[in-house]
Amino acid sequence: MNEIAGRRRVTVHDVARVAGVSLATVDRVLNGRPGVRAATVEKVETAIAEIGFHRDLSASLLARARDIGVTFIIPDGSNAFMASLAEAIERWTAPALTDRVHTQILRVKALDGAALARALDGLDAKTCDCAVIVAGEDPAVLAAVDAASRRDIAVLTLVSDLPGSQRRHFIGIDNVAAGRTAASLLGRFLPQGGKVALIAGSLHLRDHSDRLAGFHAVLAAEFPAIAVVGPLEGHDEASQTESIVAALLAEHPDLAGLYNLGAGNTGLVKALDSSGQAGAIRVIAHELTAATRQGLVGGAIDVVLDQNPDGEIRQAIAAARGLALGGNGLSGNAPIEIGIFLRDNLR
Amino acid sequence: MNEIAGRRRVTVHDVARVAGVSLATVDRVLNGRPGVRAATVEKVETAIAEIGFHRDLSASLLARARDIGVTFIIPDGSNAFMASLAEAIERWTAPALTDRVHTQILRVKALDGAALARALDGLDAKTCDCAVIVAGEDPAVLAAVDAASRRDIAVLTLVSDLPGSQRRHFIGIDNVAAGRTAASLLGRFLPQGGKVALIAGSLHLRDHSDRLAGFHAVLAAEFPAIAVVGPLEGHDEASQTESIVAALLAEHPDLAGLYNLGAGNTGLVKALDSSGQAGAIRVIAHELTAATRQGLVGGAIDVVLDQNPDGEIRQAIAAARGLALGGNGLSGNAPIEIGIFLRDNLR
DNA sequence: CCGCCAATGAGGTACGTGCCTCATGACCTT
DNA sequence: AAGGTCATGAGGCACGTACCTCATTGGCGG
Repeated sequence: MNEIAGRRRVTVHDVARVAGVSLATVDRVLNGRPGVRAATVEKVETAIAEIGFHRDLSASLLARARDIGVTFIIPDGSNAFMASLAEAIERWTAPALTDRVHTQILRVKALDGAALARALDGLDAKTCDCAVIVAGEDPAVLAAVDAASRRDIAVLTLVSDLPGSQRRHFIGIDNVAAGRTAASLLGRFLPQGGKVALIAGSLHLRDHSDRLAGFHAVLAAEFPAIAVVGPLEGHDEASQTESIVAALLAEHPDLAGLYNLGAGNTGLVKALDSSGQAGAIRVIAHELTAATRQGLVGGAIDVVLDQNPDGEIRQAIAAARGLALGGNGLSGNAPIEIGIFLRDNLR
Repeated sequence: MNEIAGRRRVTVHDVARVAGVSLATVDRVLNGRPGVRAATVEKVETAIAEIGFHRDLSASLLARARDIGVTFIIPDGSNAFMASLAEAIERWTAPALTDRVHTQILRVKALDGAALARALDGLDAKTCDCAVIVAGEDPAVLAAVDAASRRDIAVLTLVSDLPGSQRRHFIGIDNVAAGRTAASLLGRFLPQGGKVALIAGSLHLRDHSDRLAGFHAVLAAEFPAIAVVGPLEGHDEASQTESIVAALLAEHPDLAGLYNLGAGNTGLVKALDSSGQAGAIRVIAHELTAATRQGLVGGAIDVVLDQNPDGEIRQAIAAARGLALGGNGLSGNAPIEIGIFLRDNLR
């Protein structure tokens, strides 16, 4: 009888009865269909609030007889973090988890706004209710996001936000806080002060510049004894990062710390290991990947700050589901936490 | 027509057709009902695997016409972490989130095994499918867990495990890793070595002793220059912890670090603040609560290791749902991560 | 007063699974 | 061979919502 402790579930029938209207009208109001006077809408909404009606998600999904289509558009290339994002999507797409949600992954050339825009334009609202994109700030992308919105495809931004667009939500970490945390840790690691080098992918990437800003702010306020070298740009490339780090170590034999706020960590670890300085310098990097794991275990890297791709994907799917069902997609979105990993709490 | 890209959903009807049996038999196999020959079970399972059938969760929940009842039994008292657990339960019980899951919270006297056992014994399988408990190791509790299992109430342990019982899963962090992480951070904070004091709630609590073991292991292996004072037991009480810390600070004016692996952080912060040493000593504590937040912001505490109560509750609900639906409840359970918080990444 | 249109009611089917009853065989026991 | 048990089939109703068609009402302008 669908009850717990003797209380029957509140259904649309109850709403109709209390509001003094027919089932059809309740249905029209609930699903935003036209042809209902404002006064009647009011009556129904009052009744809903009064008896505490909540749409039964299971029944709703069943009746729609249609899956929710979510398309992830992820940058392609050698970036290990993006690969781990894609893996997280696979992982959270196990049938038992994504109830009636059907996911699809598109890989497009990294940092190529036009390609991303084309991919967005190619989405068909019939098979795709929601697009999740990782995008840099680019006018073409912005226009494509707004066009998709007009076609009734909800867009979410992942990792890096696109303010000013019609994107429904941003899912990612607070990169300013990440930079602050790196500075706070390095400051405590070097109580005597010293020289710390900074490496970024590109300062045109919003997440990188945010991290840099946070780092500088904490250093200036709390750890004046620490001097900064850089930032140098490694363009998220392993080989470039490697030569930059090698040059840094050669030029500054007294280097006490290093913060790589971008990618290219394979090169970072390689340069540290071959310099023989690994372990003597406190090193912080971003994103838990094969390279940074190896760095942690081997002692070249002290701390890794992580975005928690699994959490991001889970939230993206939950938000997509919420949006497709007519909600605002915000329910239950604890903000993504910055993961902090040492060798000792590697998962 | 319930399709995406032209592919119809695979239903029980398809399974029956492919297996060459009736719907009723498929149903018996799917729901583990008796009266089916092993050979027939085999046929059905082969068909399921062959055509990739997955039970439609929405339809299943709907057809059961019954909510899933989950009862949380949480220790009562002044422990702030337990209070935050209870809050997390409320938070994740918003109607839109817990689809067809009905939660209930029972508070019982902390560290009172008999009271917990009574609460468990009082659960009725008609309204409760799953119990989630925070328990110490106690024979009475163990017996009550097994009895509940026999009444078809699945039991999950939260925060602290109960090995040897019929509990279906443990949801919580790896406390040995937490202790290792604390040692690893303190070691890096004190490159010159020094004296570090340890405070525990009670060494009879499994989570506390696990943390202690991890801490000692890393210190011995990697930071021999650090000397340990304690552990002293504060019994998770603010007042006791306060006097212990005050005594420590008085007796060891050269104290360089402090790790409280239990509760009672209100006392810890108070003692540090009134000693005038706050900020000069590197301090690590557990659980993000009002007291530890204040410690972080004020500078008395450097790092807080956190269990992430929201994540634990979410997983507990997901697991309960999975169990009630006949699965093993394990799907999608990324292990709970140890949250690491500084002043700079406070959420 | 007639006809038009917007607003609403009435009632049905569908979604996929759970669970129930009843009937029908096949096989076993004595 | 009769009676019993066990495995299976056949069919139907229920869950709560979505969406459809068709009828009915009331108010309006001409």
